Amino acid sequence: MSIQEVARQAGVSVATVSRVFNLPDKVTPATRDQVREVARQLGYLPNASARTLRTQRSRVIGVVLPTLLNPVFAEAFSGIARAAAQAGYAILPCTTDYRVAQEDQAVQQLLAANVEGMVLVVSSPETSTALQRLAEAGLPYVLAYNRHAAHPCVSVDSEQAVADLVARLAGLGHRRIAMVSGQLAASDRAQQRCRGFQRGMAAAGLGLGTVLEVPFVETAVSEIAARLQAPGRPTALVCSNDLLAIRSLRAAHLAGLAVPAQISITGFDGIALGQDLTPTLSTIAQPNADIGQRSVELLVQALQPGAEPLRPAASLTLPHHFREGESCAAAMAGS
Amino acid sequence: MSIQEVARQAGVSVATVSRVFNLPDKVTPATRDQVREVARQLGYLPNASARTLRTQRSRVIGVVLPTLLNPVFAEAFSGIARAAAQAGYAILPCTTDYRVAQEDQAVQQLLAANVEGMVLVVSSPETSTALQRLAEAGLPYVLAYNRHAAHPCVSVDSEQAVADLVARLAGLGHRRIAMVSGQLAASDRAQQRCRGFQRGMAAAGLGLGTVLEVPFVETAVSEIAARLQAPGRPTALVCSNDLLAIRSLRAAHLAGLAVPAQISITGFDGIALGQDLTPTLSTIAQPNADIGQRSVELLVQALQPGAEPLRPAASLTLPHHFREGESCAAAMAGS
DNA sequence: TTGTACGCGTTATCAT
DNA sequence: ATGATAACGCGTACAA
Repeated sequence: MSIQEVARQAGVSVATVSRVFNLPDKVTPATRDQVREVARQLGYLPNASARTLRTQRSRVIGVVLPTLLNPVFAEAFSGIARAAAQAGYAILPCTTDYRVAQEDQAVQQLLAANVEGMVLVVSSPETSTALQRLAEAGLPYVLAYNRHAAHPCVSVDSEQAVADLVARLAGLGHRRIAMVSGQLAASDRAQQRCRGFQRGMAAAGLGLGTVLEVPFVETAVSEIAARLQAPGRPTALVCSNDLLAIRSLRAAHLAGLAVPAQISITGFDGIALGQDLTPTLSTIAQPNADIGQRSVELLVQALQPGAEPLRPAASLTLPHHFREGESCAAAMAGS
Repeated sequence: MSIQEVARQAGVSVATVSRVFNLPDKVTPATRDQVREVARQLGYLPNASARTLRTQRSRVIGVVLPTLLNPVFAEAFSGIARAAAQAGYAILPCTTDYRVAQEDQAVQQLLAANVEGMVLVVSSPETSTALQRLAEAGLPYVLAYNRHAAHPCVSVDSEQAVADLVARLAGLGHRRIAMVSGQLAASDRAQQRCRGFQRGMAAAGLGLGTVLEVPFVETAVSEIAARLQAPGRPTALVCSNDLLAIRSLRAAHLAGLAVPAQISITGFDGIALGQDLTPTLSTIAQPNADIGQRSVELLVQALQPGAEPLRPAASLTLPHHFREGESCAAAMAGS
């Protein structure tokens, strides 16, 4: 069903049909209605490829995420989708499974698809070749969750958040606090949160904290449980994200420890599910949907004809907050 | 960066450049390598819109899902993405938030985007206007999770699964078994599972089962908890999906009931997270990634030039299984 | 083996 | 207000 066919059936030129859809004011109400009716009957839909080719504007935003299996990114995706629809853009998402090679490939694919800009969550902005490629192509982009002085980012101050959290735990009487982190090399967020942890530990006079790095999801629970059964076990576990915190809850159970009576556990991300668990998850809540939404808004702004290019200084640090849950309490006296 | 530019710089015609990428055998190795080199230097990527317009093949599959916030669909999406990439297709996802109007809109958008086919999870195939539209457009499609005699579907036998589950619970001594369901009108799966529940109850000689319909996520926990505190509370809760089961676990806790000692709770879907909870979730596990994958494979098959159109008879019923968890046990004697 | 030229469906320019 | 037509970037039939 093409514009040609509609024009023929309506007895007008293709130009008129095109105008009916794009500049309805420039056409007589009578013919306008008639063309619309014909189009409706024929089920005509303007061909997006042809339009993109002709206008050099796809009205599509590319989205690069590690995975949608982690609800934190699914939540951000919702925000992205909403904001994009709001601004009249479609979105084309790609997942990378935290693999740098896939980031590269995703960016390539999105470039070929003529996206006008991208919102990305990359492993590490510092070393990302995908970002280099993007910069070379001169395509506007915004990083979400990532934090880096050389790029426009929308994120929260993870480092500060974790440092404050450690202070809070210390205030609750905890002395042996350990961090549970995913693969540090795979994400700048993990690194920032780890730095925040060490900063908090030092500030609380607790020395160098121990970090348990659990690279593989499959073995995470048993590794954490093992650590909890070793001598000198921590009384509080600061987890780098909510999924790890949930696994830590499980590990504590397997180790025979009651939460929060014998051990406190905190997460990071604020996924909705945390509030339905028992115990409810104490966590540093990020405004995930907002992060997605604001990223798109920033991008769309830069996509306006005649807009300034996006500068790193446009970066946004959104507020986070500690979400009080049942998984965290004062340290037992004498423990 | 267009094919023109590459041709100019390489000193060949655009036809040759095109052939280098599409029919590399039909061009001399020497010129082929040289063109490739020039293309690489210039960062040339074939324009997908132009290619789609010219070939009338987009190599894109549209995907319509209720939401990605429910991990069951995020898991299916992974399978879809994997299978599509495998077959050389890109995917264009849309979420509908369980709203029929959005389904319609999504299908429209995907049609305009020239997708070659679609994989959809709709609210109810019976009443879906979006599916009608699709059929009219003559575009191949596969339904995932939905189950309907008039459409090609990839799903599990939810009704049988729940009926079997009720039999199992009855075998464990449970007599007062209730179902917790989301909005029945919003999903054919919920209806099937409900039918399975009633069938199982009747078969076990337990009469007509009571179904607690909790339409709103926000109030689900308190509604369930209220039911658990009313007289004649059930000793087992059969939940229509895992997220509801998780909320039921919470509700049981709030009602002061121990799981599974005082009440058994089962889910449906088999989201990965269920295995990390405490208690681990007893659930009917669907092969979510497989459902997505097989849906795409079915679709891709029908997309081959000269392939038969997709018939409802091509529908696939994949195996499910009861995943034994800690949230389910024998009924207390005398309860 | 390589090049020329047309057309895919649109939008936009320029006439009428 | 409306129509004729060029051009977007590409693939391919056909010519050389």
